[in-house]
Amino acid sequence: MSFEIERKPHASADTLERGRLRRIQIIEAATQLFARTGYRGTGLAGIAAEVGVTQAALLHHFGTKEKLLEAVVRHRSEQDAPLIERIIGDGGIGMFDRLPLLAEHNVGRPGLSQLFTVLVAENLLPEDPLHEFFGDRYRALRDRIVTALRAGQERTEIRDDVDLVAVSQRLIAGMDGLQLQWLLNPDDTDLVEGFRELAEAMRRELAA
Amino acid sequence: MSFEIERKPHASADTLERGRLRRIQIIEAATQLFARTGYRGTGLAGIAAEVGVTQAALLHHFGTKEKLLEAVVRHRSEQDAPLIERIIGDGGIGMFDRLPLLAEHNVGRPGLSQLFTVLVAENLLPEDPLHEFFGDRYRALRDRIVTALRAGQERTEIRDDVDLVAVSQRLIAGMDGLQLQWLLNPDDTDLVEGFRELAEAMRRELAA
DNA sequence: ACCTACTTGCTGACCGCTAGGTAGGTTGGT
DNA sequence: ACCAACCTACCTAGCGGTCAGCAAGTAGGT
Repeated sequence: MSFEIERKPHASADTLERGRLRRIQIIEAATQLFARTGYRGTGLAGIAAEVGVTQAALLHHFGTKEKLLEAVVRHRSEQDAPLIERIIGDGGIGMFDRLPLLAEHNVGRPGLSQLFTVLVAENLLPEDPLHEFFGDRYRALRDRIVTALRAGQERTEIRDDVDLVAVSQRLIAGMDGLQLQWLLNPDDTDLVEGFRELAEAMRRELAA
Repeated sequence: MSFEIERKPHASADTLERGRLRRIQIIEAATQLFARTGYRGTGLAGIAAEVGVTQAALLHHFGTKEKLLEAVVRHRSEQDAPLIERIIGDGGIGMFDRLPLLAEHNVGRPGLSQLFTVLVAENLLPEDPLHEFFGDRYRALRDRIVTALRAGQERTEIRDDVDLVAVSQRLIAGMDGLQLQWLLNPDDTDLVEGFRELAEAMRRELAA
């Protein structure tokens, strides 16, 4: 049992604000570099140079490299969440029309989709630091889509003889896989068009 | 202009055979470790320890770490090729029935699919050592599937108003994506069942 | 039969470099 | 006195890679 003691900061508001901004700068630089060269392939020195501070400054703010990675991933998740909600909307068949928005979002900033693709692949094993995080993330996204599709079933937009869990997994799989091919071979693959066709195929499959 | 001189080996057949076996041992150990911890995350020392030789022995056989990686990847490609051909068979609609074979193959030896998933993700950028290799690999696989599906069109098993390239990309994407989710979350995902449903959905979509 | 030249597999010692992380000090503000 | 944001200097571990040399076997010349 411990009482929270009201702790007044012994540093100026300006100093505190400066630290907050610096932390964001670092997170953004790290995001770029992790996306480009992966977590294991990126050194703290490189990130520090990008920001214009010393390597020790990063450790001062985040403690360890792994904590920094956590911050990066959390920051990105928070930024992406609104877009995902916007696409899903009120669920049902209509969300398939808005799927290409996600592709456009990724095409515009290629580094961002790379970040998660690379990080997921670097955390496939249970002992990897972000394994649980990504496992949860995928489960949550799948459940969110299941819920959205179920709403569509209740509005009789979607046939009710389909396994929504399996369908959601297949939808996510299709998007991930297309993104992979696009990253590997940008000139050969039109991501937005790919998403559109994927959405159309699933729409036909699910329409009541 | 140079004449090829018949060069007799100055080492015994036994010695030569021993080297060949050792090289395979190393490739197999490297395959396991690259799959588990990625290329960047795996040290030569670890591989050497697994085999029971010195780190220098690996360099003796393969020259550099990157050459070893090349050997690993080529070895796996050669081993997987027959299965892929068996699944595709004479093309057409029938190949969808045999798609779960690939899933069963991967479920049986989890490390193998991890290897390529991890390596692909580590080589997404043009400057990465295996970027071109994987780019070519995906293109070749896609073209192979296109050809197989076209055969199905000619036998009027498959409707002829579909974009076969896009369909092939979507098929590969679906399989890759499902594999990713399965690796991240093996208990939550039935890979074989996922492949079966993916195949069924595409079969329905394509059937004439 | 013996020597020399050469090849292959491999070790042990070592090198330069980079990595993440630590310790102690400085500055400027509450 | 205390605090946050730094920096300089440094530590240690690990990395890929080099090099000289040895053991064991083969080929050809004498």
